[in-house]
Amino acid sequence: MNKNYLDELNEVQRGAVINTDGPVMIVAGPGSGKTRVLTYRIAHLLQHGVNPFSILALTFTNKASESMRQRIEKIAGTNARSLFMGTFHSIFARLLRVDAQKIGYPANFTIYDTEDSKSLIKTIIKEKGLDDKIYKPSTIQWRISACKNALVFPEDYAKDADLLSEDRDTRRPETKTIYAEYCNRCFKSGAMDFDDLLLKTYEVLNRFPEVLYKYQHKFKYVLIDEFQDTNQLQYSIIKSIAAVHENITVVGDDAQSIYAFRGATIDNILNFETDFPDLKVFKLEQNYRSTKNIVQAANELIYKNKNQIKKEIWTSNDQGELIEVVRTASDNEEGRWVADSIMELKNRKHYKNNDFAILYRTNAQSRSFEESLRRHNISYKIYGGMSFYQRKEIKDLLAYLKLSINHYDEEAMKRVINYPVRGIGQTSIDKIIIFAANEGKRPWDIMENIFQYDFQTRTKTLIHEFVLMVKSFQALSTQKTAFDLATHIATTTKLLADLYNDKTVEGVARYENIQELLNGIKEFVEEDLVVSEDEFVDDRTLGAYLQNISLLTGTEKETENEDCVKLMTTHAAKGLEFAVVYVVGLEESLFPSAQSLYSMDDLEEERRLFYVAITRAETRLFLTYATSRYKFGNVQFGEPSRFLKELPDSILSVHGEQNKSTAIKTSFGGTSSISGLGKLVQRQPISTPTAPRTGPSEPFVPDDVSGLTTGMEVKHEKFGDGKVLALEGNATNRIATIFFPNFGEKKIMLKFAKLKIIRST
DNA sequence: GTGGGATCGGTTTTT
DNA sequence: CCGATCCCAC
Repeated sequence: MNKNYLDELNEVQRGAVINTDGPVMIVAGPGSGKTRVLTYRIAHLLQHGVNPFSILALTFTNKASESMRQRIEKIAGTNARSLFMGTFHSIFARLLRVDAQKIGYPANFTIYDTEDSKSLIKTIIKEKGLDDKIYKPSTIQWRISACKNALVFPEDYAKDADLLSEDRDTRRPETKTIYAEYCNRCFKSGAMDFDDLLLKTYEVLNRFPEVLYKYQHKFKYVLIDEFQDTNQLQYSIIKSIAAVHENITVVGDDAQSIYAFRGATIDNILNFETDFPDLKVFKLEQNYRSTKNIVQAANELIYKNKNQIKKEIWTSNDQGELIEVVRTASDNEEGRWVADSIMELKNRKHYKNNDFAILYRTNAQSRSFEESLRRHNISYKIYGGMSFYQRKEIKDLLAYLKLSINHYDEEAMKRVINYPVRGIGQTSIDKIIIFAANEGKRPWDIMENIFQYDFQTRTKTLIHEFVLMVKSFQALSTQKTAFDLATHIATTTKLLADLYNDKTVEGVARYENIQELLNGIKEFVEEDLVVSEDEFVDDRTLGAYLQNISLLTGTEKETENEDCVKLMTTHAAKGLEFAVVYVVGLEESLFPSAQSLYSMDDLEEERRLFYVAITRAETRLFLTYATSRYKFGNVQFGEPSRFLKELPDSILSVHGEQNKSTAIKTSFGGTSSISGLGKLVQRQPISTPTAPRTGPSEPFVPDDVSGLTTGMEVKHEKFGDGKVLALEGNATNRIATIFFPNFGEKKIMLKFAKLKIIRST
């Protein structure tokens, strides 16, 4: 181990590394060496004889945990491989493999990804004869997920007056039934969704004191990265695990909290101080990453947020170049401009492709950059979007594998029972599921005893053959390695042949993907086992493989040495740094997003997101926007993002059609600012259930506001009384500008508005 | 039960 | 503009 590792740290960092015992909070600004501190801290523990099996280190992304493991391995050697380090989801899945039987799940439980769980929700909605236009699966899914993360169980939901009245207002009174049935069906399928991995861990720890005791004593040191992004559920779990030794370290930055939309709450940081009063706090405020100009821009921006822990980020780096703001006429031109700029910087300076990142708000924005980069022959890589494991052909083969070791997995069954085509159609599948529901059984139970049920003779035979086939796979799973079994399944089901016969470009690609998946399984099987001293045996079975890869959502293989420009969402960029960063699509309703513009918060999360984006840059930062953009084939006009106006003029340099003052400061607050929109996106109102709320509440029943006109006085559910200043938009999407004495001017989308008309003068 | 053509609706962000 | 879904002819 490198003896001098402590010398590389500044004083605060060193304190954060060597104070190993007791509760510690490390508040780490962007570029302050957070990862370094965390890895050195773990290495330091290892060097002082702490058993790697007793260290639990939780991160949010696979990428973060993988890079941290590598860095620790460099300092502390192969001990690093025995650490319990990974994402919340992967670590808890591993624990549940040992303990899930206690709450009635098989050790080989299936993990449902977002697609699986949405499909199940869809089936339930259909079964109940509900209209999936009103009960949109994605909305329901979102709501269920929010409930789970706030520890609101189906029983609680059915009793919660606020949630029920909200459902009544949104015309979705059956949400509670769907939620309950969804949980029931997952349980019967032996399946957990992403949220369940946390929730079931919580349940096991709560219901079985001996299990809690086991982990409390096993994990003598607990470390959490990106603590600002933990939700209530995650915090409850780690709090109880750390309760005995209280050697808990949390690292985070409230200014970089960008996951409130999935339940992350700043309360965790505040509660942490009360839950662990002996807390030592270290504030890492020196930025080693960016130029003075970039740091100043970030500071001035985040200063606009009211809610934050006070800290002063500074740097001793060079002043650096000005931050460039670029106005382009269209999304295509924006793409072209960025590609040209990359070419120029590569030619004139020493930059390589790897030095560049293009960051956007939504995945859909990548198109114009892909096109322009391809035209310039610049190699690039897009992060996010569809991962390898979400491809249809991959999911199909995986479904066979899942079904072989867990026959009850309903989603896997539906996926492959008629693929490749074997003559069991939708009607038969529906019948199986309905029989199962009527008798309180699982679809597989019906299929196993298919001759007792009313199906066509031919169908019975077909289903019977399918059942026999799946059972034969299971029998083989005890004799063959995961790889051999997978290969066997791919061939005997004719799935491989089916793809091989497809000679289209896509068909060939699909065939290759299957080969690649098989290779992956082979690698997994042949990988060395981490020797363990307790029950957490590292196994190479098919079950272990499936659970592992279900959590691999990102872009598969990390091709570190490949020299390419990186394209990703700002969310995905958190924790990363690049020499040159282009933050693109900086238009109102894109960044900040349209969603956030019409919601009640003060765009603080969007601002933090922008903060994250600009603080990724080391030397050069470009901020671009387009005044028009294609959307659904229509042209949509945009205005520069309000965030551009929040940056200090003195460090900006402005390109584009107009001079700086007009480029950024045009057309705000004008009356017809949104009139250029083509079709506005229709969206259901989303309200996240928070933890059970207190106090009596009367349901707020909004009026029909179709006749709203300028000058009327209204009452809004959240903002109170106000006066309508202006109306815009069309018949289907009307937006009112309303002045609320307590909140100022707000733009409210009438179709979602909870408004009452008080006086119509 | 299957496949092709018409029609409709939709873009945050992630494990 | 693109995918998912619906509807109808085999």
